[in-house]
Amino acid sequence: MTDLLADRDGWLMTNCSIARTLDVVGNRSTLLLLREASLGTRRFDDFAARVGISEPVAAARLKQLVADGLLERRPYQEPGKRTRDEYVLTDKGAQLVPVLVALRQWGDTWAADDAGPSVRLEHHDCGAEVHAVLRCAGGHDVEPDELDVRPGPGLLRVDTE
Amino acid sequence: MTDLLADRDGWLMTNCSIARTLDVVGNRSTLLLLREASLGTRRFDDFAARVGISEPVAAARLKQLVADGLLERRPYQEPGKRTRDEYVLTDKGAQLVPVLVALRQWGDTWAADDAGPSVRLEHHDCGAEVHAVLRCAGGHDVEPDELDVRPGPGLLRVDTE
DNA sequence: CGGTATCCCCAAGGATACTG
DNA sequence: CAGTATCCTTGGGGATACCG
Repeated sequence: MTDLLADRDGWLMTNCSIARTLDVVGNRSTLLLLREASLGTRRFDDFAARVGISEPVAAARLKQLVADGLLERRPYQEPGKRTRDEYVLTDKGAQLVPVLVALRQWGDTWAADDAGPSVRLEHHDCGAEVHAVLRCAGGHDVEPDELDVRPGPGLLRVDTE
Repeated sequence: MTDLLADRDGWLMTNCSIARTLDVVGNRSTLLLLREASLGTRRFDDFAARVGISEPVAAARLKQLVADGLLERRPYQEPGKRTRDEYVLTDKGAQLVPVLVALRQWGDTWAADDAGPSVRLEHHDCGAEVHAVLRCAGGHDVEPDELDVRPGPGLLRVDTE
């Protein structure tokens, strides 16, 4: 990656979209709960058990995820059973799936279990394996070292002297 | 997303590549240090200042990143100046760039600053903007709701009763 | 089943001071 | 400049018990 911003005395990253995303999903259990939601988990107890966290923690994180609009809580009823609530991904939450896929594939590559990956992601239409990739608007695949970093409109100038 | 694993009593995600990735980069300052490294920051003080963390924290995280093989520490010398050390991304570290890009674009969409994004990522070859996208091996673009989740070889079966 | 209340522990991280 | 040492605060998270 060409480091066009490397020499940037006086530039601060106070406005950073990565940091603001991490303000929302920057903790382990939150991300693992989203993983579960993306795999189809809907019920409170399943979230806690599958992520491996206690109920109080699950309750707090799920509540926050609903407050942040990543999950929606809604009543549902299986035929013949009593109503219960379920947690489902909103659009806003679903748009974090590329983050989850990218984390998963790094782990598959660099921190894999001997037994191999526990899940395989397939394209519903054709069954082929799905990956997170970088691509430019011109349609080219982009490797990490082919990225140029340019200052954007929201880059803050701070005079330090 | 079709939830083929939703009804999975007895299945546990003890082998999860996302969780193992988060074991390495699952904390805020670690990810923000990698952001800085990917933007070209190399010196200790710059890492601490630009991420906005104290020196002791920066020292501990950078040391761990080197130990985990995401950053490499090596001496360098500007002409006429004394030697100093720098921290640079390894291949293993650079392969986390898609995670950073995906986090950034979610933040740009859902948690944007009024001033707009602070950086813009361009393809070095053509200057077009770069995004993280999902794509299948068949070459199709994949939306989050077009994903099928299949059990992989490493999925653990746990008999719970 | 789907949570809340309470208590306790520990790791992340800030502030400050100091060293090579 | 590039860290280490020390101290302290905060919040994430486990355990247990209880509630509608």
